[in-house]
Amino acid sequence: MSDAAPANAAESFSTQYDPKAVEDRIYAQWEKADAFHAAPNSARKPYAIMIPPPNVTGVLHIGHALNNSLQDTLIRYQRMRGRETLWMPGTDHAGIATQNVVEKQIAKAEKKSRYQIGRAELIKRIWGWKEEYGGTILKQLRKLGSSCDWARTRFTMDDGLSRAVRHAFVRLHNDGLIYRGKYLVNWCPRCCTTLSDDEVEHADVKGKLYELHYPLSDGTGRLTVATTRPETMLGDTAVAVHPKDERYTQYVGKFIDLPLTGRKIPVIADDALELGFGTGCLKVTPAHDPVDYQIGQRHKLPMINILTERGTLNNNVPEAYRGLDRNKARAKVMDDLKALELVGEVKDHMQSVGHCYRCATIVEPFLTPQWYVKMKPLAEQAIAATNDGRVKFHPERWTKVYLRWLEDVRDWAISRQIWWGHQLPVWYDLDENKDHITVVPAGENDQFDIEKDGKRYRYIIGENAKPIVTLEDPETLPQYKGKTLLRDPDVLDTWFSSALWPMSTLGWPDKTPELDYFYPTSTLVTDRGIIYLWVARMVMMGMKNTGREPFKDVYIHGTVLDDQGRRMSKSLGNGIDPLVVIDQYGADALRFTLVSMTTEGQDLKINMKRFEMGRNFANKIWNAARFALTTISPSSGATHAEIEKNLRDEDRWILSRLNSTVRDMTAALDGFNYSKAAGAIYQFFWDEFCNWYIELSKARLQPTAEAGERESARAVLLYVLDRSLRLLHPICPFISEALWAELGKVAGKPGERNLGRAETLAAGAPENPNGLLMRTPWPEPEAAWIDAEREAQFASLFETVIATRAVRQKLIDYSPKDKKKEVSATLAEPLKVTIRASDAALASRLKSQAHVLMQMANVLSPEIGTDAAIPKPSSATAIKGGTIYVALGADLLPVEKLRLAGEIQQIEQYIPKVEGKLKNENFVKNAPPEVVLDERQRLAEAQEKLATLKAALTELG
RNA sequence: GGGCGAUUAGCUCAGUUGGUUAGAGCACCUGCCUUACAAGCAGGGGGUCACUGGUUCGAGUCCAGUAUUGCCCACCA
Repeated sequence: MSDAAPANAAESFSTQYDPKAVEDRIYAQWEKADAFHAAPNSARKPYAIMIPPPNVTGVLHIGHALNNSLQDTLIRYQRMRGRETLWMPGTDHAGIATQNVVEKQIAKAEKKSRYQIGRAELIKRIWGWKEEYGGTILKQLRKLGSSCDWARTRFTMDDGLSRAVRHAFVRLHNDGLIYRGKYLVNWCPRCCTTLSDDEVEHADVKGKLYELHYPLSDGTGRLTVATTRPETMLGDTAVAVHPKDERYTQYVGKFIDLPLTGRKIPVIADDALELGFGTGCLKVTPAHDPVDYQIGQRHKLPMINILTERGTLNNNVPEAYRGLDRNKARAKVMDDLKALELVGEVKDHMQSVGHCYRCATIVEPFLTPQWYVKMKPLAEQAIAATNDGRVKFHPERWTKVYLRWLEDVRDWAISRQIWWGHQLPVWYDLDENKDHITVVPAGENDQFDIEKDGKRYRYIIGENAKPIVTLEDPETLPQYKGKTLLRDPDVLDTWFSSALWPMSTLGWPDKTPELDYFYPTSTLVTDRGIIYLWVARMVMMGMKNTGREPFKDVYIHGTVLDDQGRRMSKSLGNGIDPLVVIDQYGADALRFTLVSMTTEGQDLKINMKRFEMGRNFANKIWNAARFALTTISPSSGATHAEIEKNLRDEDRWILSRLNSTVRDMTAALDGFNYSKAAGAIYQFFWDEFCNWYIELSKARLQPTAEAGERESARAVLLYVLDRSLRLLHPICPFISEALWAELGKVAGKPGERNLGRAETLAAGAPENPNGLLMRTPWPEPEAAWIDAEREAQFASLFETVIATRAVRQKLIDYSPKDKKKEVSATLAEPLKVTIRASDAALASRLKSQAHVLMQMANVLSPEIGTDAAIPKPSSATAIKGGTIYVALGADLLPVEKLRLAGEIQQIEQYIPKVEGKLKNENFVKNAPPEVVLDERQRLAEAQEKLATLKAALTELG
């Protein structure tokens, strides 16, 4: 038959699908056709997804693979549905992370710190690094098949996006929503910068609770405080007790001689203490603890900062401790206090400790002036956006999580003391604010570096310095209107620019056609981990800056975990590299497996083996297509009418199932039910199309078969393959596109595979000038083909086939071990079968479908009737509405008896269950009549089966 | 301390508004290299749906509580 197949198609196929031979070639084809590009188009509705920009330092991990597979599935689906579909790609400059990477590199290669390199040089080096390595993850996304509009690739530090950042900052400032203030912030002593509350990760750490004795100044005794951080006692400015704690009221107003420091501090009363905790006395260190800070504010206590920005002790402590690292200082303080016999009990203690989300260093509460965004007014708009239904979360439960955060959101610390990022558009007037801005030569114990006139300086901006916030071109400064200005050295939190991503990538603050057309965008697909850091802030900024929500739907997917349910991490070494998966199994296998495991935001536990599912499915598709395209003979040119006239029952059945699947899959994708969508096409294609329809079609495709029969089978095969490839494409783009091309070679244009029906285009569906599947319309379910009754009839016909096949296998199973092969061999021939149906309608239907039974169960032309003669001896199997008798050789009778006994036992166990239900008067009285009727029928059927099988057993003697 | 999930076959998970003898993939058992595919085909075995109560004629599904587990939030030193 292969000679009949077109040579070019046959040559393209090997018996196993080889993704490597397909993927890069197909991707290049798409790019060459410029098929990912989207532009404002008034003839179509827009659909846009902004990629969650990966860090520019990133390499593709399995979480990205999931996130982007889900996005690409939506994007490709909507593109096929005729939307003008934009998937905006890009990367995030990732301030701290990126600076860390390059700093480390420089430290290793040149043994220099960033301070030795200098700000301008460091930034130059980071740009250099970005140009060289920054595109890695975007290249890797291409391996996944991502159909991003690469021509629009954005980076958060591009000129346009930087302008958007400055614009947003100035605007918020002018609206009174940005302010500067000195508060206790989270400080990472390794990164040497502030972190926002949301960038601090809390973890329980085993620590100790130390009791310290503080002598009273009047010599009347001592108070014992409890602390987890004894080194901070050097910055204590009070001891607090609870006002209701009668043990201590007498001491309030007295003074303590603070050991090791020579300072006197007061005993105060404050109800921030928890009654009954520790000793009841709290050492108060306002500059290094949030609770103490509040107490300090209330009691106007001095705030003594004892740390430098590197986490060492500064000059505010006695000389012996200066310069010590905070951990060494703790040990020394304890040693010294012990020597003075001022240490009490030391107990193990679990406490929650904040860590830097970038480097995991323990974060210090640190008193320093920073810039803040006032969040309340912004949060109100973001809350309204979900309450109005303008932004919807999927699964819906995340709405509550999002709202709760917004409802008691705290102001957002946005300044960072690093160099890589968007420097604040803030200048200070040196001439007018000399009192507040100090410039000193570098090397002093101060805070920030600047380069000026070829020299390096460090400078402090005082708390009350008057800032000038302006959009003016930084190049014109520091000479500004004849004055000397200093620019604030801080940069913005990376998330500040990320918050603008949906707008800034479309050209905001300019009114571009893109912004007008694609904004608000359609769907955001992301991880639950950044709902606060990113999603909420995008909504706030979107509402504030444009008055519109940045996206309408937010799909929150699960986290990929290893097969023991742990997060994948470098330190555990349990990560799965998506590129290795692609190399071993193919991108489609990776995507299909991930998509089919995505259900309602549940986490995905995976190991390497899971991807075999996707790989095997891809191979199945490949081979089914290979069968359809290389086995069938060329069309004889039959008309659509002739084809339709020759359609058999099973043709109409598979067409019904196909269209039901189109309907189900469309609904699933519209509702973000990824696993259902994948499951629908998997089940349809593999089970119904391959295992039933293709098998059934084989006889009709023989050269000896009647021409009309052959022609209609051919048409159905090609039609189902055509529609299946379309359904498959959003999830498995490579193999579907590759096979689409093969299908085109054999079967011509898509319009010719339509079984007499006009192509039903989605409204405004794209033209398909280059013949690519990715630009081909998504199929509409054709209701006329869907026939629920036929589907049910075939389900029952297939049960009959399965029951008949089972007779063979059961006889083998019940045979002794050493006889199995022999029995198997005797049963390999077509069996002689009689079916006795209990009603004439069933009998006539089965007669008309006898060829299905013959072909699929390997039986001779069966006797079918309500009183068909039963062959003797024979095996009896009860089915719904009848009995199948299979003629047997006498040698198999003992085995058949065993088999029958097994069947009988099964039914005998079932009958009492149904009987019990029906004996229950309340059930009969209260249940809906159709439910009761169902139960009665079930009982009757089971009883009939039982009678038939018992009679058969008796017959055998 | 609070909030939100999860708990169904050996493993990973489905299970729509309560109603057939609870499903799929992997693993396992049996037979088959049947020319699309052994990465396959065919037939099987395997589950007290975490536990305890409750509502109901009827509960994997609804309610209450318990246990185990995961994630998020939170200023008990």
